[in-house]
Amino acid sequence: MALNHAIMTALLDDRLSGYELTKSFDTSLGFFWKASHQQIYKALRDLEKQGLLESEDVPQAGKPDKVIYGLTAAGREALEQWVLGDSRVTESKDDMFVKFYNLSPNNAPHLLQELVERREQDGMRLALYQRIKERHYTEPGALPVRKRGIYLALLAGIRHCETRLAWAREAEALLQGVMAEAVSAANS
Amino acid sequence: MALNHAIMTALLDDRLSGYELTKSFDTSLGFFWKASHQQIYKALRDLEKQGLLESEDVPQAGKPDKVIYGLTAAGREALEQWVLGDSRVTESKDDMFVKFYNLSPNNAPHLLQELVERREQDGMRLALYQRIKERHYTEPGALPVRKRGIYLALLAGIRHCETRLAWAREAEALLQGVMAEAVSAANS
DNA sequence: GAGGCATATGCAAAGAGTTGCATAATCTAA
DNA sequence: TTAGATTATGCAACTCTTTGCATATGCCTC
Repeated sequence: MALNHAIMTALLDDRLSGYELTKSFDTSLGFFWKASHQQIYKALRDLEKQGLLESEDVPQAGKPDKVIYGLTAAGREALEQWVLGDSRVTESKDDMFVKFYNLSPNNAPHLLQELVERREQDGMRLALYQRIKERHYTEPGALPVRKRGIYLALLAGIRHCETRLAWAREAEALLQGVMAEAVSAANS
Repeated sequence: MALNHAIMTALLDDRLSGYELTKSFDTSLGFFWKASHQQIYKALRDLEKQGLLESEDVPQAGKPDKVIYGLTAAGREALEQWVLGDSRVTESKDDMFVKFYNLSPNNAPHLLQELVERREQDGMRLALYQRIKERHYTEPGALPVRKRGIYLALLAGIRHCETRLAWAREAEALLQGVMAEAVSAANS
């Protein structure tokens, strides 16, 4: 299970609470691994039981107390070993592409609308990643080794968003063509 | 659950057996939805129980008999309705990208090897999709409407593969740099 | 001071997907 | 003729993920 390893990866540099991890899974690492807070809290408890994480209660003023977790030596070791093993890919599943196999003049307007929403989401994500890149990764060759790995992951995210945006523009044009044809066919 | 709808989509034009569906989920539709034969056979039985598919036993010579499934009128109707609803995205999960967050001179050779394997897989898939495109989708504007939707999905697959291949080349160069540095550091 | 929001954590059930195993017919090649 | 590949279907256990619900603190605003 890589959720555990994704969590440990997020804890490489920082000691974080479940809540903070949940938020970070919504942004940077989240492009490659999504998880709900229920999953994360459970995984944290499991990992602590296995001795790969250690926790500390942190009382807070003005907010509920929290529990922060950090990697143990055993955790770092386990993570290193995991990296050397085979990777598992769970291909993304996206209803929208399946829906395109069902394209008709009837559903084209709906698909166009979904496409516009996607484009907005991808655009925001791309902007976020580009901000991060410009702020922290302008000179990848000068970065410490591990940061260069993160840079590559970030770059993959950026390229992916760009590709989807370009595709969406083409798809929108084609859908508009389908709709225009349907209108002129109805008028003749 | 969109697996059901992906199966129904695959049955829009053809009546197929579970075995044939399993294979088709390995290729064209499979870029957007992966499923094991166990999942598919179960889904087929469920969909038939719901009256969305109908089945027919087909005795075969030289091979075991098979059961082929086709959409019922209710199935076509349900599929059309599904297309008009909201789409769900399950972002892809890929160990390899998480591993890049753990990059070190120690694991760089392993990641390089995984990268090469990926590049080969993506290359083969890209070649497959390009063959399909050239054979059936050379003039998208001239295609019937639904085929144009399939063309767009295919195009998304092609673009995606191309992007990953380009990224993999960059990533390989960077990893080789990391490894070269490690060697020269050890020699000094 | 009541309602809404952000912080912070958790349980339980249901749904989706993976993994391992099992069966059986037929064809092909050693 | 026996071993392995291909076609064809299925069960059961397990893991992973989603969804719905629950609780509690403390802030800010109306």
